[in-house]
This record gives sequence, structure tokens and C-alpha cells, in this order.
Amino acid sequence: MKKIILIYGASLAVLVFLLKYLEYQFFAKDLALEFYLAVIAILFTGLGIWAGFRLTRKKVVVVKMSADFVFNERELDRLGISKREHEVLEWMAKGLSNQEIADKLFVSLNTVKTHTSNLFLKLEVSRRTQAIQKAKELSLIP
Amino acid sequence: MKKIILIYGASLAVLVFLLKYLEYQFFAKDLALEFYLAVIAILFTGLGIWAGFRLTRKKVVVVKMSADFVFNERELDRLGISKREHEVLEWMAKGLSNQEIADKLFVSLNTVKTHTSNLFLKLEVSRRTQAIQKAKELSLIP
DNA sequence: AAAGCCTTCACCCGAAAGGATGATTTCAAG
DNA sequence: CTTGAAATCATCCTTTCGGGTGAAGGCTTT
Repeated sequence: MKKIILIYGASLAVLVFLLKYLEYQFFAKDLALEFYLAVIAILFTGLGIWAGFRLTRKKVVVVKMSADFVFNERELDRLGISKREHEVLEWMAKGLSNQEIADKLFVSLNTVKTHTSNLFLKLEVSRRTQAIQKAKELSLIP
Repeated sequence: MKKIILIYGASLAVLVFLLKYLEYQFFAKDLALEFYLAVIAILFTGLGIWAGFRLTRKKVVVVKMSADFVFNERELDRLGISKREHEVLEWMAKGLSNQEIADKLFVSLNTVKTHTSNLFLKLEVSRRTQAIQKAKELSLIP
């Protein structure tokens, strides 16, 4: 966060410097221009960040509660299950084979196999049926 | 972090190049103030949005669960699933392997395999995970 | 810059699961 | 008594899974 802010600042400084240089070379006009540019840049950077937050927030508002299921994110975190792994878990619970999941997620079979293996370790099970069973108990999936 | 620096650098380079080029080619004079402002504004708005995107994440959801199960014997009948097959189905849903089910029911592995095969035919599925999924939908098992 | 996850993909090997078919025994119903 | 469904077990063969290992690239954090 701080680094990004610093980088923004540095970028602005460099930009202003460059513009000033250009102006010197070609216009040799009034020096107030840089201030306009800097102000505009800062303003629009803030605006952009705000817009970015807005946009992502909208994306996060993807609240989906089906019937009577509440996602237990705490447990998911505790077990260290990643986003992708959880995704694989969901499809797995729907009865898809590894190959089918691979097709659905546009990755290779090997990748899905890796995810499932990691899932089994994290869930402390050794078969997909057990994984599904346990995941449901923990409210990791509907 | 490297990426951020690189992107900023590239953006600045392109910007400077463009300004210089345009200046050379067309307006040999100023009057480009508004143009500069517009370019800066657009560029930094984009960067801000991008930064906003990478700075945000997280989400929360909470609900509750209810679980009342009513055995659907009618469906079981309709599908012609026998008592033994249903028994196998129940253990299957608990994550047991065919061998484990065989041990639990004091029958051979082959017998369990026969039961599961028949179950898959009757449930019109081809994998045990699908069978479990479907059996739950039909309230054949909790 | 370095250390650490996440994601992706690969290869190998053995175990489990699934499909097809056939056979025996038991038991209830026609 | 004959028929048929259910339950049992078997063999053969193919596909899917699961486990182990390694590795490359990206992003985050320190």
C-alpha cells in the first residue's frame, strides 16, 4: 500500500520533470503547466482508485445464498484451502470426474489431480467421496 | 512490485514518446494544454482503477442450516432399488470404498461391485459421486 | 532480493472403481 | 412346481483415482 503510494508519487515527479524538460526544449512557455498536470494527475489517480474500489466492491457483492446454506469461510481458512481448490471441491461434489473438472476449468487433468491431492491432505481424507462428506459437514460446500 | 514499476515505466515511456511525436508532427506550438490534461487524466484514471483492483479483496457471508430428512420410499420403489443396494448406497455416501463396504456387510468385494453397478444403472449415473449426489436429491439418503 | 504460497503441468505407478457377462443359491409369488 | 427377483461371487478388462515427486511462473510479504 505504502509502496504503491510512493511509486505513484515518484511517477508523478518523474512525469512532471519530463514534461518540464520537453517544454524547455520545444516551447519555453510558462511554467504553470506542470502544476495543472500534477493536480490533474493526482485528482484522477484518486478518482481511478476510487473507481477501482467501486468496481471490485461490486464484484465482491456476489452474495449467493442458496436455500439454507451458509458458507463457512473460517473453516476454509483454517484448513488452508485455496480458492482454486475450493472450486475443484465444488465440482467434485457435483459428481464430476477429474477430467470433466479439468475441462470445466480449462486446465489440464494433471492440475486437477494436484488440486484434489492437496484437498485430500488438507481435509485429511483419502477418497473423493470422503472429501465431499467432510466438506459438507464443515459447510465448505452446500 | 517489479511489475508495477515496469508498467509505470512503460506507461511513462509511451506517453513521453507519444507527446514528443505528436508535437513534432502536428502542432509545432502549444495549445496542447488540454490535450496533455486529457492524456494525463485518462492515463492516471486507468492506473488508479488498476491499483484499486489489486488493492481490494475479501468478502463475507453467513447463514444457517436446517436438516430434516424424510425418506422417499416411493422413489426407491420406482427405481427398483433393492434393500441391499440401498444399504450399499448409504455406506457409499459415507465415503467408504467398495472393499470397506464389503467388510462392513460381510460379503465379498465382487458382490459390492455388483450392487454398485446395478445402482448406477438404476440411478442412471456412472460414478459413485454422482450416485450420492442424485440419491440425496431424491431423498433416498440423508 | 528472498522466502513462501498458489497455480499450473508432467510422469510414474499401484490401487480403486466401473463395465460386461455368467453362475449359483435362496426365497417369495404366480 | 416353476418363475423371477434378489443376493451372492467370479473373471476379464478398461478407466479413473490417488500418491509421490519435481518444476516453472506469478504474486505477496518480509
